[in-house]
Amino acid sequence: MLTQTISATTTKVAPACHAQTPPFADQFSVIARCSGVVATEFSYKKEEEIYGEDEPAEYVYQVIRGAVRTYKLLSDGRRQIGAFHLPGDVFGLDPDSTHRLTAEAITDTTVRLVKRRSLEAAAGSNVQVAHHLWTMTASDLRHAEDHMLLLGRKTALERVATFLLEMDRRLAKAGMMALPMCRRDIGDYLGLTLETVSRALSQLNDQGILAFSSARQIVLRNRQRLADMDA
Amino acid sequence: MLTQTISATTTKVAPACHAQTPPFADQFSVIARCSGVVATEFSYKKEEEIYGEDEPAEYVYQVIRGAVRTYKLLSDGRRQIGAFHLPGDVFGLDPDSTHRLTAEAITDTTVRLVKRRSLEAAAGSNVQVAHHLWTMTASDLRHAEDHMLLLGRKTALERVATFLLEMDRRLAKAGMMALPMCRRDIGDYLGLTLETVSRALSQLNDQGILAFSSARQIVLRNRQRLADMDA
DNA sequence: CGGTCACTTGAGCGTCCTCAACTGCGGTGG
DNA sequence: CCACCGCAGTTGAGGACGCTCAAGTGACCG
Repeated sequence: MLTQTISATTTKVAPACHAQTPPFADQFSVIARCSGVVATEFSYKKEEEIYGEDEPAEYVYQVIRGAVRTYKLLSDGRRQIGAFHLPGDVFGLDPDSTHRLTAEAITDTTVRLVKRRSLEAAAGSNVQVAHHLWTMTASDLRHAEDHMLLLGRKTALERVATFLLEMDRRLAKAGMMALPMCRRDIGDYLGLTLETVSRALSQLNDQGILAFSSARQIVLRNRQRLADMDA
Repeated sequence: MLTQTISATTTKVAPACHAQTPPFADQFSVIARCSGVVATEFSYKKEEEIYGEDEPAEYVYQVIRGAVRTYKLLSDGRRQIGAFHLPGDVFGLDPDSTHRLTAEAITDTTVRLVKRRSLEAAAGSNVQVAHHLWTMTASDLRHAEDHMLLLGRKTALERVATFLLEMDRRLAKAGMMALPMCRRDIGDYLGLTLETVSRALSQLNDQGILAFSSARQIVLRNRQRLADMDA
């Protein structure tokens, strides 16, 4: 029961070193600058795998544009998405030598990447870089802790409400959010089926809490009521 | 619907500086030694709170003996335990200035503790300490990622099987494990009710996969079948 | 314009939850 | 020393929430 078909073609844009720096004045940039590590750009097509579970962790990535999902699978194909990574987000950061989740591009995606070993070397001589690495991992941990509460204890409606508020915060532009992921992805993130996600969204639409301009273009009409039902 | 009654008395053993070093040749000891930070011992009674969610994170702890649960609550009292901390485990490590979960002693518990600020100061001048801090946080993150898969996608029986294997690995002595926590704690860790946990354990007992010498004293009779049902 | 795929909606079902009763063990006090 | 009490754990019956299976709709793309 594989939940995603992987595109057979792994066409990749030619790495462009010294690419113009995108407008992210973030930790990744800071680290890259501090450490003198050169960041390379790279692109992945929709549905393309970026790295697999248990593969050697050679690079650390930052999303420039597009969206990435990281997930774990059970032997029978049940999938749990741990996080969605949107422009600006760093992923693949792992002090272990192997990745613990699979990463795939949800849409056509461009990333910046640096060698993990370069980063660790930089951390070995620059405590600021080391601190940044720790902070970023801790930030992932905080998200995971919140998500465990959601997965273990929230109802379907509460989960979807939480999801909408998270996505609103992270990718809303002009009061509107354009979800890059399908209903199945949302379900696999929230520990639900795609049908349950769809029903919850329809219910919120019926209640006037949100409005669709298309299935993935959503406007939140009442964030307060959404926050209330988030428990 | 509070799931735990907190003992009103907060009797604490007088802090004993320069206490004899327990036999943990672990990261915590290494760090304490590297950084020259003095570790203090402290004891908590059964059910006593060690720190609360959103309290300032003043200390980092290591369990010497006993057991600790860390959890989050929803407004109506639903609880998600993120982890159980057993002798040797470090908890409360958080680069944020406040704790994100509540920590409580499950049984009478003794911990070593160091000031978080001392640790961070040490990390600022010693890259090995900084690396250790990162590694420990990453280890918590790995556990959380595995647990998200459990909470989002595993059946009740699979969750209990996973739990038993985890506890067997972490606290089995002479083929027997003595669980410090009650069925409700297990349920709140696995995203189940205490009744469902009890039924799953009874079923595994009926199938001869485990045996009870008392409700919390369990012998695993067939780890392979347990691992198989863990999915 | 036809086909495919994402999404929606409905009906029926199953797993786990809720509520309840009962059991057994451990601690305490008469 | 034993009876009693309280709490943890077990077990049962019934119900609800979310899943499964299925059909239908609509949008996008070739």
